[in-house]
Amino acid sequence: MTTETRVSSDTASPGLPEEPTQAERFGKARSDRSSALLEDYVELISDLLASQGEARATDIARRLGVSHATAIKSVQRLKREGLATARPYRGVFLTPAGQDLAERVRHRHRTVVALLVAVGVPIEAAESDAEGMEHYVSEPTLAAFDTFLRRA
Amino acid sequence: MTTETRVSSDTASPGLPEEPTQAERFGKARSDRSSALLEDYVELISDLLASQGEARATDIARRLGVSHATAIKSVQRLKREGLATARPYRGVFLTPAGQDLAERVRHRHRTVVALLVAVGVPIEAAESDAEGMEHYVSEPTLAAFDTFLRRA
DNA sequence: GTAGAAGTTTAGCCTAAGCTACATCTTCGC
DNA sequence: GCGAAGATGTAGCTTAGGCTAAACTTCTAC
Repeated sequence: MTTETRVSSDTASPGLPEEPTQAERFGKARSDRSSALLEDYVELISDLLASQGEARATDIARRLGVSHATAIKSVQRLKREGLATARPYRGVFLTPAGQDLAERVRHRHRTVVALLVAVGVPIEAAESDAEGMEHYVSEPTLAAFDTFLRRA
Repeated sequence: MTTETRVSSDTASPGLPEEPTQAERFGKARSDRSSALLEDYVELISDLLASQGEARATDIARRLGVSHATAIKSVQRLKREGLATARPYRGVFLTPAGQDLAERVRHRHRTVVALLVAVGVPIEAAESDAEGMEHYVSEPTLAAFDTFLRRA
């Protein structure tokens, strides 16, 4: 039994939001969840291309902490979605759409980390938590973060 | 081609974190991702029990925006993990462990929303984004949020 | 110029979380 | 107290994202 009792029945209240609204929020979270992996890959590939000049499956796998077979399978999904290209045995490259996404993701990642640090989160926790949180930050929220940071 | 070039090779740098560290972060994000669903269910069941006195599969499904079959299957997972009990045709209940988790999740959810609002995020975006973000907020980060809110 | 090491890809298996369709149980109206 | 409607549960399919094992390229050293 929880300590506090809610008596809301159907109008908006802190207890339970209206059903359709709540379902939409969960739906958004589910769809964000499915793009999260793509975003991680695209950002990492972009970083690897910039720093090493190439993005090889083995490197991607090692950075992500998964098997190389898993990395390759995910890259195939990136290709299906038009974010990356790969010639067999020749590494992975980003399409313009992929580069664009990488840029947006990178900016968002930095902003989230900066905001966490600005409100007092230790840097290591900020980096670690941002890795998961960033995928759920919408445009309005990101804009608010930017404004807050410029002000602080 | 991204506009900025990184020349970091292997030591820690803003460009690429060290491999093991980065793999750990992604690993944490992956494992958080898998508990996210459980947490959502537990919190929702707790809310339903408090506000309606019972949590029925159909209600859960409607709130979450999934089919009732999916909801039932997830409840079975909750049972496997020792978070809930359910007698056939009689609704779902939380075990002490489940209630405990629900309490923690609820508190974390409120804190995240409050923090977002405090830094200037519009309330609707805050509620919506928090639904996804909250699952990735670690203890140190949550503590920092609390401190920040008490100060502000 | 070839053999073996290193790296890449394919194949096949598993679990989670969606879905629809169908079967079963409860409840309520009469 | 029975029958139909509605709620609940089961079965079987799909996709995503993990894994290991095995097959295939490429590269390099000799």
